[in-house]
Parts: sequence; C-alpha cells; structure tokens
Amino acid sequence: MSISRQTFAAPDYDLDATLTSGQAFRWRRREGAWEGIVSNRWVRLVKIDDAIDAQTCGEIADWDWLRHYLQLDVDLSSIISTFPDDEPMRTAVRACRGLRLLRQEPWECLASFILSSTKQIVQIQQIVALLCERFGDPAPAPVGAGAYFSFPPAARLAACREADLRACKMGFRAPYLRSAAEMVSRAEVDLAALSSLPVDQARDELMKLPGVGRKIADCVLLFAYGFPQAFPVDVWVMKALQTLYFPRRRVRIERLRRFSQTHFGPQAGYAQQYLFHYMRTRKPQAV
DNA sequence: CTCCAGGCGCCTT
DNA sequence: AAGGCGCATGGA
Repeated sequence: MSISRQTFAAPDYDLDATLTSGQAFRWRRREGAWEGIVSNRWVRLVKIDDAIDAQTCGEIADWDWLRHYLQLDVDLSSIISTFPDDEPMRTAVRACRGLRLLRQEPWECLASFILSSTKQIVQIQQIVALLCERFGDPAPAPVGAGAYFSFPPAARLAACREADLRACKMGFRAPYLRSAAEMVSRAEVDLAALSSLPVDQARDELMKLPGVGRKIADCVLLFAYGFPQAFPVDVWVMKALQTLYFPRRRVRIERLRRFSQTHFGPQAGYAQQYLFHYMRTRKPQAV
C-alpha cells in the first residue's frame, strides 16, 4: 500500500483546538498525530511549526478535498478582525487563537449532531465510532494504524432497524436518525441543494427533519455549509452569553439569540466557536 | 447516590 | 406563544 504525503502551509492554525472543539467527532490522537477519515480516505495529520503534514493511502494527485476540509485558504486574522472589540471576545481569542472551523460533509455532520443532543462530546464520539464500525465501509489504512471506516451513507442507515441503531448506544435518538436518513436518502430534504439557498431557507429545510431543531440546524449550517452567520446556541454558549455579557440579570434565550445575531458581526459563527471552546476549556470559575 | 450532557418533540397553560 | 417534562445512556 503506497502512502502519499503533502505539506501545507498553515500559519495561525491550532490543529489540536480545532479537532477537539466539538465540531467533528471522528479524529483520534495517536503518537502525536491526528488520524481520521476525510472524503472516505484515511488521513494522518501532524502540525509542525507553521505547516500541516498530511499522509493518506494511495496515489493522490489533487489534495483539494483536504485543503477544503481544513479550510486552509481561510485568512484567520481577517475573520478575527470582524469580532466585536469587547473583553469577552478578546479573552476567548487570546485563549485559543488559531481555532478554525472545518468544512465537513453535510450528511456526516447532520447525522452526528442528531446524535449529539444531551450528550457529552466523548459520548458522541463513542456513538459515532460504533455507528461507523457497524455500518460503514472499511477504509484502507496503513498496517498498525487500526481499523477505519467510512461514515455510513444515509440510504444505509435508512435501511437499518431501529434496534440496530439503538445497539450503538444512541438511545432515544435512534428513531430520529433512522427517519432523517430515510428523508435524506429520498431527497425529501435535498442536502446538496442547501448551499445555494439563503441561510433562513436552508435552516427551514433542515428543521423538517425529525430530531433537528434550531440548534442542530445551526451546527450543520455552520460546520458543513459554512454559513458564517449561523450561531448555534447550546448550553455552553448560553452560559457564555449569560455570564460574560449579561452577568447581572437573567435573559431569555430569544433575546440572547437576537443579541448574537447583531453583536458578533458577519462572522458570528466563528465568534461562537471561540466562545464555546473558551468556556469548555477554561479553568472552573469560582461562583 | 445525584446531576448533567453541543436538544428535541410534545403536552400543558 | 411560552414553559415544563420525558427521553437513553454514561461521565463526573
């Protein structure tokens, strides 16, 4: 099995933060590298100085699929310069400068976030790993790298029985995933068409799927389609907005959402990821 | 043991 | 429209 290798310039790119920030759930750290599946290919990534070294199996003439996934052409400083100049944002950016948004495949992203509700990130990783092991296709990987699998296509999960999905520890989310897979595989919701829609229409389409509410729809809009205004509000972001911006009074979620749409500017989604990662990784605060 | 997790759907007011 | 609750499962 031949290995292809490529080095990409990646200044201002914190690979560790990016791959552990709860947007993608399939990366494993092994021997100082990150291993995962992108475009159904096994990939090994290492950050060295201002570059990312990538390896994959087979002959690769064109690396655009990986460049796109990692969003290597994004100029981070121009994004950060659009953030509001206030103390919470400055603190969050200082804490994890180099954090990036990936551009994931829509179905994998959607299915993963259907499985994410009231789960901790480690558990989401376990469920997704089980799902891929049982219903994905083996992906060629070097000897000794362990077993890797593609993310199961929607049609395959649509054909599963609910009990088979439940066996992947997803509990009450199983019927949601199964019927969402059915609707996607029949193109009742056409994932390929969403990128050309205005963000509000794309969100409405996603929310037709069972188990997909506002928050999960926004995750998919941001992490898979790259809508820069999508601003998922989960318990962590809620806590960030509440404690960092409105410490003195309790504000209802609709107001926080409206605040998030106006306060954080045209790259609100990026700002959200910084707040999320900062809240999750900072030292516990004394109340 | 209890509390909570990158929520949602459905049932009450 | 707005608020409350149950849901599987497992970490902390």
